[in-house]
Amino acid sequence: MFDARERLNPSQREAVEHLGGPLLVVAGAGSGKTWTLACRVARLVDRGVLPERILLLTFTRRAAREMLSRAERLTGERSVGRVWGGTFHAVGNRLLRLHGRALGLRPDFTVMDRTDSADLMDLIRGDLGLGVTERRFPRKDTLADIYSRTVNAQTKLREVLEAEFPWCAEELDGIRQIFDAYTDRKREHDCLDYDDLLLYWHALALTPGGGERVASMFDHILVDEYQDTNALQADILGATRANGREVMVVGDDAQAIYAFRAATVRNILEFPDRFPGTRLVRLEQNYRSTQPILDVSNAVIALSPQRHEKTLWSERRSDRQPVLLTCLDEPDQSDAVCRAVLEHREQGVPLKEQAVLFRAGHHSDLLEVELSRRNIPFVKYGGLKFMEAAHVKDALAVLRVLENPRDEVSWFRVFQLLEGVGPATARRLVREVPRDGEPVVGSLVGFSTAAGIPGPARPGLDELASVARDCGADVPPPAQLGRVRRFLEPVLARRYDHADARLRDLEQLEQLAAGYPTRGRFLADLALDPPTSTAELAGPPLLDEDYLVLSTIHSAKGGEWDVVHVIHAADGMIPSDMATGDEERIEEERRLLYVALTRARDALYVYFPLRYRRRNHGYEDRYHHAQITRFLPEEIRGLFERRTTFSDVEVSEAEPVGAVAARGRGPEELLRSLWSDEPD
DNA sequence: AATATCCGTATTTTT
DNA sequence: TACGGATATT
Repeated sequence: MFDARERLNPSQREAVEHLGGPLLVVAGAGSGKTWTLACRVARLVDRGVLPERILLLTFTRRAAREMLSRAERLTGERSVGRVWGGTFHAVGNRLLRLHGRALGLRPDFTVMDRTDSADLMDLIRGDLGLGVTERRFPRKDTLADIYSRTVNAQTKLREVLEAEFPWCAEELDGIRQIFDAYTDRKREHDCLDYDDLLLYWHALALTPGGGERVASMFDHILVDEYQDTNALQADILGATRANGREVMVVGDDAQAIYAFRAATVRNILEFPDRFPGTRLVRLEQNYRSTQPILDVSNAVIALSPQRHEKTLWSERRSDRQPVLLTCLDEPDQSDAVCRAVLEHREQGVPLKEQAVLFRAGHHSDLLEVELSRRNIPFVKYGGLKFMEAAHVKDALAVLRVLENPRDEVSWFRVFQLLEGVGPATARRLVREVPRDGEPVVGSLVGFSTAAGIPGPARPGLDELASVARDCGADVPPPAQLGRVRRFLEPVLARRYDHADARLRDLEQLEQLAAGYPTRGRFLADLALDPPTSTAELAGPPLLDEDYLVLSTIHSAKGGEWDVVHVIHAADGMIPSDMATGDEERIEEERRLLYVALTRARDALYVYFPLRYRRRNHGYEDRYHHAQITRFLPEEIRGLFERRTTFSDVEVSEAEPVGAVAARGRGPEELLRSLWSDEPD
């Protein structure tokens, strides 16, 4: 530990040593924030603070693990693992299972994910008969969005509708009804959605007895990525640490990228108001990137009309400028990325120390194909749709009704797995299934002979009863999943074209379940900390090998690599054309690019494809000419070394749109097809 | 009321 | 391309 302290600069040391009043650390990208936090935890433990009395709130569970393992290495104490670490949601989950009774909550409550919330909203909308009229009514996903924003921003529904969902404003009454029923039904059935975990925690903190009990559990609270917390999370912090003693938050307003989730930088800006006597520490020296990379990053964020009073500087000189690489099109971009990656690997940078970053999960689709073709192993972070896949949800729904027979959304799903049961029958059965008689096995046996069960559904229902019988509380989670998989096999075969691929997903789910002591833990964990990378899904064998990292920019937060490739630096991609419109959202996209650029240590490549093939318009090849991202205007582009992939062909960015577009299946492609192994 | 079939469409980011 | 929604058929 002593040794470690020598490696801290004065500001970092101040943040590590500070005791007493509230502490706000504004930490620029790459300024050793994680390191400082880990040192502080280690230092506290060194001072004799009991690890289990430290609460470390991070943005992902991965971040918490990373920080705690660093702290552990510093102190050499295994006890550091006893620190309460995790996301607000995960910590809320743990606290509520311990102390939720004070709020009338059963400890075995179910955690609903986003799609579960949406499904319950849909179920209720059907019950209330809303949305069957001529007027269009918000879809289930929109309802879930509206709800979440209202709760997280702690704003009136009416205002949320007017500001964010004006096209739904007319349906205020109906939406209100649904939200009322939604709240009641969750409560009745012991289901909590993501927002509830925060809401109930907040309520607990404000409960006369419960509040003190929770507050007295912790001597120190540390919050990472504070710029990405929302109003409710700030309230929780305020309620848990009313006196402001021993609270530390760390963040960077220039890296706020979760406003879409109702996060607000006001939390960080107003922290000193909320906690009087706040000590402010700024970390501005960047230890990660070379100065040329920082020059570009600083220039990008400097164009933000919002004030980010920070200019990162580094002692890492370098002659290597960031590269802005103009490509012909997407295949050309993929090709260029592969070549650059391999080139750096030749020079000794392992694949693992290189990352390809992009705005949206599907932006790497083409690249993934190309990487596979060239046998370059990769792991992708973010943008995974695994948990949303219908068959995965189906399997989990079966486990969930076994765990919590009051979970009506899951019953609704499960019943529809049966032959001859559609939404209408399922809706009726959900009401009829005797939920209070536990265990579930009892409810299901004999249920198949009850009146009103469609004939074709009876065998399936009996099979389900047998699944319930085989999945007692003492059966390990993977074995339970195996049993469920066997039940689902014929169902999937009947319902889907590529049932085998879906079955493999269920096998992966089984892998994930390994190591969990109980079904309940597995289910809650899966909802709170779903797999975020293809590596997690593929299991351990990959981990020893070298692999390239592909990641959404959101998932890359907190990461750093020797070489970073930012692809699709075109308007419509960054900023996403889903996010254009209001200025706030555009600014968030700008910060997103800033986050991407500042991940790089030694080398940075930004790729811009000149044209995009327009998807799905018959067989006609249609291209449109892209604009380089508005966040890299000419004066910033000057800070890059500019290259093109087609130096032998006269194409410039200034070329009229029509000329490039007309090239369509042009000479380059004809040539390429001659040496490509791809069939035409 | 369920299922088969077809058509259009919209398509971020994540706890 | 996959999914949701609408329409036709069983």
